[in-house]
Amino acid sequence: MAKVSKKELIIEHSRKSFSQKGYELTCLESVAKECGITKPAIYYHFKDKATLYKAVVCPEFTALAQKIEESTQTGNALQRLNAYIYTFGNFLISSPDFSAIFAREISNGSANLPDECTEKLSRTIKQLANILQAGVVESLFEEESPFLVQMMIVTPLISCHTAKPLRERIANFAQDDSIPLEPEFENIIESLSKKIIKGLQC
Amino acid sequence: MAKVSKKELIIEHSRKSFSQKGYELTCLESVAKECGITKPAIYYHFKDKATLYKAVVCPEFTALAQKIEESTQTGNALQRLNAYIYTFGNFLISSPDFSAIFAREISNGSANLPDECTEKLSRTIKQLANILQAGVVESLFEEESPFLVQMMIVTPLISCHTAKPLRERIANFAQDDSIPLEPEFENIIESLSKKIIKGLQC
DNA sequence: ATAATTTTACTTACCGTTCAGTAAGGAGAA
DNA sequence: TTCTCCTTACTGAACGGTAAGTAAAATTAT
Repeated sequence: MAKVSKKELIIEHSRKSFSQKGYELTCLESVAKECGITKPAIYYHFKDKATLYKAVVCPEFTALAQKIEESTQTGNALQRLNAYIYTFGNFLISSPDFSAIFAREISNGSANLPDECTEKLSRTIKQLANILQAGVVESLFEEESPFLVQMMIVTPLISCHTAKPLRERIANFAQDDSIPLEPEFENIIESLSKKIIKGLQC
Repeated sequence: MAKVSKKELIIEHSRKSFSQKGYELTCLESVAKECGITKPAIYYHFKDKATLYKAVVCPEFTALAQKIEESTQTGNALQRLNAYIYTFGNFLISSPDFSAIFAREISNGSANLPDECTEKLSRTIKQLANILQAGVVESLFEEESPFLVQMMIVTPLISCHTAKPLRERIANFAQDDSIPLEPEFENIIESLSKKIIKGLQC
């Protein structure tokens, strides 16, 4: 059978909507329609909109934190930082709705983000701080604020996804020659990782 | 007298609201109240909400594009890129509502952004592409997509402002020691500029 | 100079729609 | 018969936008 339960179906469709339209503009009646049910059916499974949102985002942040912690245990600081960046980048590839959701929360004052998710984020920041500290001890890195490094990693990668429509509109104003081509996301991860690591090195 | 006209007053208050709450959550009745007038008075001065938004954002993007073009004319590619980053950073300081507005547009598919603004953005991208190209010719920089470099500059700087509430929530989970301090924004511009330029150099 | 008219810059009162959330009931399984 | 999982039908509030009217200032006519 491998049948997806209605509850899972609601989560999947609402994740898509939260990602594309954001929390406020996500209309539960539309989500219900896409699931082939009616709105009160959603309220049978979830207390309210905020609870549904929580059910959507918490697993994502949990998975992210876990993958990052797993992949950045071994190696020297350089290898671990590289792993950190690649793991984050690959997570964005494997969870296509996550970029937009995270981006909105960042530009939002994290207004809708449950505490459980900020706790997961704090774990990844701690891990990054740990890596950077190790790098300083190993005389590989100059000292730098983990928050800034986190921003340098996270926001360009996320924006490469979310800003695609904006880039396309911008490209329309360029005449033929001056248009830079859309880079592949895998290449972006590689480029970004190289540049950040180079920028941090002593 | 130096009296601000009602129209200017509406623009100022709505800019604040668009920045803090975003386009959708900005309620024109609230804006009117803050201006000491009623909602239809806004409609006397502006056709609709979208037109008011346009009146708010266009001058900002215009000023940004102009400042960047002015400040990046002279010097070698290295100095010009440095000027690009500093000018952008300082613009964010001088226009405190701009970060949040821009961040929302990026994570939004630029859904509300008028064409006039994307045209201004395309000018800054062209300027950046020009600088990077000059750097390649001067054998200072490795070749890199202007879009990626733009993202590496713009999004961390913007997020340093918009993600402040999120950072504070994250910091609450850290126990004493592992909390990195909030860096000063001026220092962030300097750090980021150094790292990006270092990362790009041959 | 002044009376008549028009324009500016609003107000009060309202409409229509959207949307989160609820009350109550019903079909099928256990 | 009772519990699960829904449906139909609804409420209430928020909000974008409009219709109609008005007081004061500016403009024009006499």
